[in-house]
Amino acid sequence: MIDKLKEQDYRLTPQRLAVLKILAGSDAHPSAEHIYEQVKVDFPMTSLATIYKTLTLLKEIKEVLEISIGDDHNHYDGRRPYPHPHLICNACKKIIDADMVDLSKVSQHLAKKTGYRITNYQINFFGICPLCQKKV
Amino acid sequence: MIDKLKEQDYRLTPQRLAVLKILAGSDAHPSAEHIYEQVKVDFPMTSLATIYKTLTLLKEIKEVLEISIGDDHNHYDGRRPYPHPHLICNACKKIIDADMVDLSKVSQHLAKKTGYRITNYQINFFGICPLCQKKV
DNA sequence: ATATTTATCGATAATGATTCTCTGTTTTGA
DNA sequence: TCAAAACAGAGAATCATTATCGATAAATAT
Ligand SMILES: [Mn+2]
Ligand SMILES: [Mn+2]
Ligand SMILES: [Zn+2]
Ligand SMILES: [Zn+2]
Repeated sequence: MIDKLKEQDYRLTPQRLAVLKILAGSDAHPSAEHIYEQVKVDFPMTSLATIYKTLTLLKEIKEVLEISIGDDHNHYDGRRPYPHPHLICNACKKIIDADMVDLSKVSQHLAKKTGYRITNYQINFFGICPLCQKKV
Repeated sequence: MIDKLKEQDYRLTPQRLAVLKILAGSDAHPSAEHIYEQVKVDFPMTSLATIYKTLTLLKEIKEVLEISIGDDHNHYDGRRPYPHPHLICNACKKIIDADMVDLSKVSQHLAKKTGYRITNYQINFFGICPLCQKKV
């Protein structure tokens, strides 16, 4: 991630490093607000706008994946910055990766059938996770 | 659609009928704003709030499907009010149904593997449609 | 038919995530 | 050493959606 920024002549500021650290250190798909709260622990004067600017930059260089689950705020995955399916619990709102399903074939089949040049996808399954099922 | 509303003791007002008519008569996945513009042709004093309230109602009784494509405004499908995949052109923004792929098996496989009780999904493929490819 | 209750409407304010703007600071490179 | 460019911070602006609330229309009871 750091290398990718250096390659493209972007500056490595403390604020950016802090955002990178949160993203790289979490597989919980944090929101911008959540990243902001975490970054403020070490850099209390950081602005929320800076978080958004950093996320926009990371999106552009394909180092972070933006996930919209219709929850009115987006989530970010810095661990797997390529399209992949997610599994969201409607009860506890946890978001996990659903790597066990491979949709590249589906995507290829769709492209062949329709003539579309498919460049991206966003796939979210919603339900109740095993833990929340127990909590009836 | 009308029957479903009657069954559940909702009133059939002219405004609601107008919204239903737009939804039933279009497979273009219109936005709330677009529905609003269309409804205003026949009922010029209709409020945008009424459109949203009607859409919320139709969502609740499962007569319309809400689609979020990360475009900052939602789209609605009254023709196929159950989860199904979509194909979105990044150039002309057209949204079409991608019925040729069946994801019920994927969903079942995922449920079995993870223990989730899957109740819904939202699947969007993004790309360039054949028409926009020609326009290069 | 008239009164009463209740759902729905229209207008507009509020909300809240994200983006924009502007100013001051830091980094870069000659 | 110094000008140019990149970046950060603060807060205003945007804009889709929701909430509020008094007015109106439909349903129901008298
Ligand atoms: Mn992920
Ligand atoms: Mn559809
Ligand atoms: Zn859960
Ligand atoms: Zn197109």
